[in-house]
Amino acid sequence: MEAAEKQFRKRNAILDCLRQTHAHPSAEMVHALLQPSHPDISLATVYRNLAWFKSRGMIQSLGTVNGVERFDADTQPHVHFVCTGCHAVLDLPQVEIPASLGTSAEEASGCRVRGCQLTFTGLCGSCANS
Amino acid sequence: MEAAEKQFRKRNAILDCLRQTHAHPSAEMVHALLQPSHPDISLATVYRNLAWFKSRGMIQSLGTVNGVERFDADTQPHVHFVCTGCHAVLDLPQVEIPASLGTSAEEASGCRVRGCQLTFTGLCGSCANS
DNA sequence: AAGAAAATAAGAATTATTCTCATTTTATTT
DNA sequence: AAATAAAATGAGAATAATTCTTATTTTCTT
Repeated sequence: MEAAEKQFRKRNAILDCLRQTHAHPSAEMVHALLQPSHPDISLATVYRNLAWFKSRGMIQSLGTVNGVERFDADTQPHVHFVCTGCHAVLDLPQVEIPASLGTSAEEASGCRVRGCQLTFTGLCGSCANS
Repeated sequence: MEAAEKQFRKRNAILDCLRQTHAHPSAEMVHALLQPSHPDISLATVYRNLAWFKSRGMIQSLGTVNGVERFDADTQPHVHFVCTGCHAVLDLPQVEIPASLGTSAEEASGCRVRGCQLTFTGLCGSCANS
């Protein structure tokens, strides 16, 4: 195996895993998702690398849902829906965040706005029916 | 002292405290704020009652900032700014959330939308200058 | 006033996350 | 390619926010 292929094998597996799911997983969920293909990646390494990617702006944190931090490989501002029943997190790509809100926020606060999160909460389809 | 005045003295003190601050405090911050006037309120009681108020929709949680849950007595949807430097949370009453976003979210998700949070992040004035 | 129900204090228990350090892997230099 | 330096990892200990347990106190109902 070439050197280039070996570089950061585990780190890349973690980022790839996050990029390939739409579940907005927690560290534990990433670890579980990787288990079949990479059973040798420890939970500490998942935590460490998620923090590493986050500090470099390569992924974003959605904050905690039910006390657990959730991550998203999509760093573009976009809208989420969090189900308060099953704690699923969905993207709502159909909902657009008006650009005016950001500038409005900056003017209103006198602060330097770097990021924005718009999250709706409620019950998802299956939780509403049970 | 009349019975009416004694009812839920501690519980009410906790809600009043949250209503009288704009700091969007954590449980520990509420406990500290209450210390001078109510040194006999334990931290467990603060946690318990914040959860009690929250479960009844009397207050809302803003989620966690720097790993600590923050609370707000204002349950109306409104916009927040979170400073990533000092972890202060500010209201941005000047920024309006378009009502269309909520309906748009409900249509897009097929879910029952119950709440909405719009949060901007960045550096507050004093953190930007240091 | 007596009994039932609810709230509380204190600290133990829980749990997500971070940290430590010895080891392994990867990169750099010779 | 060998030697050395730097970075990453595993395993489990440590941390810290939050929740839980239980005995006690306070409040409510009768």
